[in-house]
Amino acid sequence: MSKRDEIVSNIKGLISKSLNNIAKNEYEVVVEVPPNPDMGDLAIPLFSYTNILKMKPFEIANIIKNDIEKDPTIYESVVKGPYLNIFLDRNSIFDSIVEDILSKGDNFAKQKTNNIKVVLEFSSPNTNKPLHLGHCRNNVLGAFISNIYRFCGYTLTSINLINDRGIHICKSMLAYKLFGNGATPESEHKKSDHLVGDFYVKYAIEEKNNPDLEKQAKGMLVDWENNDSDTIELWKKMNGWAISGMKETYKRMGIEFDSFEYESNNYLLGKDIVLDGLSRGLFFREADNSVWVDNSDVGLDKKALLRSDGTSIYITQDLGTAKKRHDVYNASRFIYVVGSEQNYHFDTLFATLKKLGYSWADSCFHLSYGMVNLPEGKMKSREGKVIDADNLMDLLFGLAKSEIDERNKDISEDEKNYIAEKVALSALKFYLLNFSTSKDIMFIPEKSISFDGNTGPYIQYTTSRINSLITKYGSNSLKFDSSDYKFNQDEWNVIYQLLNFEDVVLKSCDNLSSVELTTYIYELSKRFNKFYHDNPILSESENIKNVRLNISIATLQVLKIGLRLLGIEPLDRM
RNA sequence: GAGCCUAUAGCUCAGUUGGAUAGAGCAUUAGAUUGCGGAUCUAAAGGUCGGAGGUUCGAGUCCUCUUAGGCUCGCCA
Repeated sequence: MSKRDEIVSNIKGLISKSLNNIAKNEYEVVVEVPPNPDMGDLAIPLFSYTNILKMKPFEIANIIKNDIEKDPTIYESVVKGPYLNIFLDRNSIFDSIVEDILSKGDNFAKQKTNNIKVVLEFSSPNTNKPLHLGHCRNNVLGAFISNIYRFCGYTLTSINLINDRGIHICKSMLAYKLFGNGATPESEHKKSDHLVGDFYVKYAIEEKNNPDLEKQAKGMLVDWENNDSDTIELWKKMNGWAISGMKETYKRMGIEFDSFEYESNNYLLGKDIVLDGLSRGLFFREADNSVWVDNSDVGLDKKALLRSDGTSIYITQDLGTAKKRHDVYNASRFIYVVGSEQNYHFDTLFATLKKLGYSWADSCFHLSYGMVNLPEGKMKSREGKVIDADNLMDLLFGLAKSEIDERNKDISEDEKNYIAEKVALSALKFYLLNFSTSKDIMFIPEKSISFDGNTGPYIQYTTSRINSLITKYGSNSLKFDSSDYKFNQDEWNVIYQLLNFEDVVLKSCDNLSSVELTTYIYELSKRFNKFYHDNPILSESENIKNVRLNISIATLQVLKIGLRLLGIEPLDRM
């Protein structure tokens, strides 16, 4: 239970006890936060008791007020209209929360291991083109889920399922075969996955003039499945290029996986399951020999599970992969981070698993995220109308670098580059995580990424600033006496926000939602910067200085934990 | 045509189980620095929460209808 939870549930207890003094009943006590910090730290709305107690809200408030004010955690309470607003005792909270943060360090707000196993699949790119902005959203989201689940005590395994097989892969292979002239990344001085992507675009262009190419691509897939040695060799070569290029991108982004799986190893899975379902009468066979499931009983539609020639399709593989994944990991939760355009597919997949009688079907969850749109419309990789992940990082790096060049004359070129890279990545990651996951987002290249305001670099700036403060003025064993310290509103706003951190972490984890954490971190930084700006730390007494330094140290610690959960590396200097 | 999703300030977005005067950032305007980092801080201006009904003490939030946009509906992945 978090510190804040303890305080809130104590207050709930006090209030329901007080209400029971008026009339015995079961009361549900709601605790909220007032719209304005000046109004108090907690607010109790009293509308819902009026009918039971036959009293007006402010009359109830006055009775409760007298009962609860004796409690040591409460400094005072104020009746305001139909609300009872509570001011907490700042000194005792400061003592306990700061002590908690400083003693636990990086483990502050970390939850105990709960022995629940989770499998998380994310990224899962196709090997026919480089990673683009849409993958970036997927990657940072996946990394965030991975971080926060582990921080909250789960045992998590992350998987990248590489889609290295299929007609779309054959398309770039075919274009290379026809027009490649033996080009290599070395000969073209190109990142290897970009070279592969060029041929995917080339295919799309050529296909417009030559519809026969599609037949050839299909033929190539058949050759691939028949283990045709030339085709397999070409596939291995181009796949190798695609994957090694992507791994560079992952490395630069700081995205890691516990395991890579390859669809080329999985594509035969699932057939047995479908045939088993057929024999149990759960599926049906059409006259042309194809096998279908009818999910209309759960509001979905009919869906083919095996082609008439007996080969498997996308959903067949996914059924098999899901079953295998369950058998291997025996986890209690399976999360798939996949774009919202596949909502229907996952509904069908999970419904079919359930129809097959797999009890674990209910533990599968599609974490659906919205598409990334550009001002010109949807990204289309076939037309080359994409924002490429590598280019985007280069662009951001350049912007950050020129900022740093202007500000810092006296640091080495190496350090400038290091900082520019971290600033660029923090901008990108924070930006992408600062949206509601399920919503589509609009990415305007010139305007979207900025370093001012509600951004990653703003948070980085705050951590750098605090770091510089405490390295100059001390961080260890700062003695202070807070017993009769009068915390002002600026100081308290920071302390109170620190108190909320653990709850935000738990909520972000439960809701698989990054925006709650980004909002929190930004708010904490903002409160700190205001406090820092208006409250000189050095010019006051030793005691004041030490109290304020401790607020600063605790803030830095919480910001660092929060940034790391978002997959952003905190900076000591920028 | 059917299913799902979205609509909040000029732009990009937050808004908890329904609660107080609907909030940020950017852009705009006006300010702040003898201290500890100005990638900072303060303030102004900016809204019929797509529209219409309904539920109730109370609706951006829930229900119905409606308008606009997006995604999906393949024996592609």
